[in-house]
Amino acid sequence: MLTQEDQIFTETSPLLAGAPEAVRSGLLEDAQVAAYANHEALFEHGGAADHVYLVLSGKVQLYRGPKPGKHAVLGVMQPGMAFAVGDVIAGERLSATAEAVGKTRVLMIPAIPFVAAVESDKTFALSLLKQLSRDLHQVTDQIECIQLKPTAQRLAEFLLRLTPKTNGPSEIILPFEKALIAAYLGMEPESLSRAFKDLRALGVMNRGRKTEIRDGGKLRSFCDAA
Amino acid sequence: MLTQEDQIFTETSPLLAGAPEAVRSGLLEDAQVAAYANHEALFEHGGAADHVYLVLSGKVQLYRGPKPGKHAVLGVMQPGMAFAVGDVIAGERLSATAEAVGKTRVLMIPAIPFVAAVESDKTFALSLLKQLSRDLHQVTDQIECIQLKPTAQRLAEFLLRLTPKTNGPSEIILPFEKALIAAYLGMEPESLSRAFKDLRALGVMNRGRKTEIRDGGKLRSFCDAA
DNA sequence: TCATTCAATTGATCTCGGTCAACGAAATCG
DNA sequence: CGATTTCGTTGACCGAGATCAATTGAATGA
Repeated sequence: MLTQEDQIFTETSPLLAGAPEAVRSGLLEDAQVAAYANHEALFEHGGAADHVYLVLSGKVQLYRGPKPGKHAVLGVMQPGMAFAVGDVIAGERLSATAEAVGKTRVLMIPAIPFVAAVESDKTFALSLLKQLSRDLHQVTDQIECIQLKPTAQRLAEFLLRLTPKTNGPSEIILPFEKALIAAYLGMEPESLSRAFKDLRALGVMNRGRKTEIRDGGKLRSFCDAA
Repeated sequence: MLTQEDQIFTETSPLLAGAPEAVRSGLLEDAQVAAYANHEALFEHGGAADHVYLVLSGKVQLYRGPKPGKHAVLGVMQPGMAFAVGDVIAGERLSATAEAVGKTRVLMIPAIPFVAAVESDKTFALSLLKQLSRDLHQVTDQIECIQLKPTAQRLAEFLLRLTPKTNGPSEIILPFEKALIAAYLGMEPESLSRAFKDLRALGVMNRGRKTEIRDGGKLRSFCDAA
């Protein structure tokens, strides 16, 4: 059941915004809503890619590797974001495992009509092409970050991405719990704690989920240097 | 100047194979060939994405980060493979730096006609969509590998990808020099040497570029375990 | 409200892989 | 063909971050 609010996401999400009205409404008819509890799995890496997903509320983490601790988080999908798109289009097996972060509702669009829509509508195909390119670019950034930056710098970059104000002071609230942030940044929770401690010297004050950046410029230069 | 041999790549490469003959020949008219010496840069991360590239001969490494040592290799492109495609389509800045590995010749297709071709030909667009999805899946694999597997396992997976025979003994020749393999696997050359040494216990014999796998099955289970 | 559980921090220790330095082995070039 | 440079290996050492363990702090629920 789509609420009024859900409708908004179906229209403004990068996934469907590029599709003409007719295509979009057709896909919505085929789609269904699924709800998950915290930590519940939506699908497993290696399974068949038979649906495209769109987050309506809550969050979904995509990861690789065995869950208990030893896993690499590829991304955290928030309302309006889509996933499993590439795998469906390429007709491949699912390239990651998906797990709900908190109470989560998603829209599931079956692969068959989705692929048919992409193949029949050029505008839609082009919009997805751009979307996938951006995803690729993003993952690429993540590789650089994880592979060559120390933990404190990784955290600093993450924080800077959360604030619009590139310079001067700002106040941000962390988008999810620290354990997940740690996994997303490719480190253990303990290391994240220590990274926060290191950044205190650069004017980053953290209490719970609230974090205050005293000087964005200083943080920025810390990232670029070293 | 396209040689007879080059022609073959333009027809069978994943980049252009999906395009109808008319589109392909049109793009080839706009394209030009460029030659590079070993270690020469084709472009830098952050620059404008004004060409799509197709390797004709030699190899090209794509990487992020400052070159001298401290860099993360995202991929090594071999003849027939294309790169910078996603960036051109999304109209983004280049997401990596490209550098010739050995004497290398590439076909450069200007962005404007390329994008025009993609936008006008649905078949072409769909073929690229699949191609990008596969790239994305691949990068995803790389993140898992580098982030959670120890060096010996990373090497083992790399070797197994080089042989068609999944089980039993096989003989392979490394596709490029060890320093590059090390960078691609996210480790230092010294660590690669030690990884080879570790794998000797599992029946992997290496001398120069020739490598012999005594028991593919054993190697496989070594990767999956641990 | 207090009890229980889970999240986060802190400290102590360990380890894998990076770094530095020296050496051996190929490839390249005159 | 030997001389020079580059590539690869080996050894000794170091350090960032993981791991283990204990504690504090915050959320949840009867």
